[in-house]
Amino acid sequence: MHIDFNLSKNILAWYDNNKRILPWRVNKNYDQRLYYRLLSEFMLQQTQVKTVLPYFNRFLQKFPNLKSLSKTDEKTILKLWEGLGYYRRAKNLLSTVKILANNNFKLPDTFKEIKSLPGVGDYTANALLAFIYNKETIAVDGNVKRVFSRILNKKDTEINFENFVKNNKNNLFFNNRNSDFVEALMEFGSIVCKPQQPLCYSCVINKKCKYFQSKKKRKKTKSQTKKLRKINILCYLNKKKTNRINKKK
DNA sequence: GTCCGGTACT
DNA sequence: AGTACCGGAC
Repeated sequence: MHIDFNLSKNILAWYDNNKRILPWRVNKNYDQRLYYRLLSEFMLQQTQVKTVLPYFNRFLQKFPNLKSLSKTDEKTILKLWEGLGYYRRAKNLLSTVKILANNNFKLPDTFKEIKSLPGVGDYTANALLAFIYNKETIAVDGNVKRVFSRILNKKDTEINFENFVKNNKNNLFFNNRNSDFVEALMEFGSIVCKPQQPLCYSCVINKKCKYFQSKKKRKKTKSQTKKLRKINILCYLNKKKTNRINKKK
């Protein structure tokens, strides 16, 4: 499954003009970047941005950095997590931060090591590799799956996302902004390529999107629609008849 | 009431 | 491959 256009370039151009200002989108050189990214990624697992925002800010007030968070206990962190749900995330976050504390608050730089941290699966490991080390990898969450499957006009169950990334390296990792690109893809998926009523007409890649192109083709004049309906009814009746005959056998 | 979503576990 | 975990959206 191949794409024949520079997805990265297009999505980044959109992102630069349309991204939301979010508190964890801090400068790459900011010394708290790891903490902000880690905290937000744990909170954003199964939870929307607007729900996460107040919790994220409350955490920062109580624990301004990784070190202070690493020194708290489960009871305190669970209290602060109250209402966010999936409480195992809070426990895992604390365990992970305590592990990082033993590593001088450095994140390991391999997928395998990062994924071995409690509460970190495929998605978060790839997200952190991109966000912290600008690595050429894609964090595939629900948004990204939807974007790719619309571009290819295939069900996401029919796509091997690992292979898709491998086969399209040139159109995904063409510059040195992979951290931004990983973020941009998800942002694009949640704002433009939404599950319901995607904004296809203002989408910057609609010319290259097989879903949009086939949707356009399917637009029919009234008479075409009428004809089609007739045909469909005939097919249906025919099928019914055939079924009846088959049952009799 | 039903669907949705990363991770961990089965 | 299937399911529990949880709260929000619809």
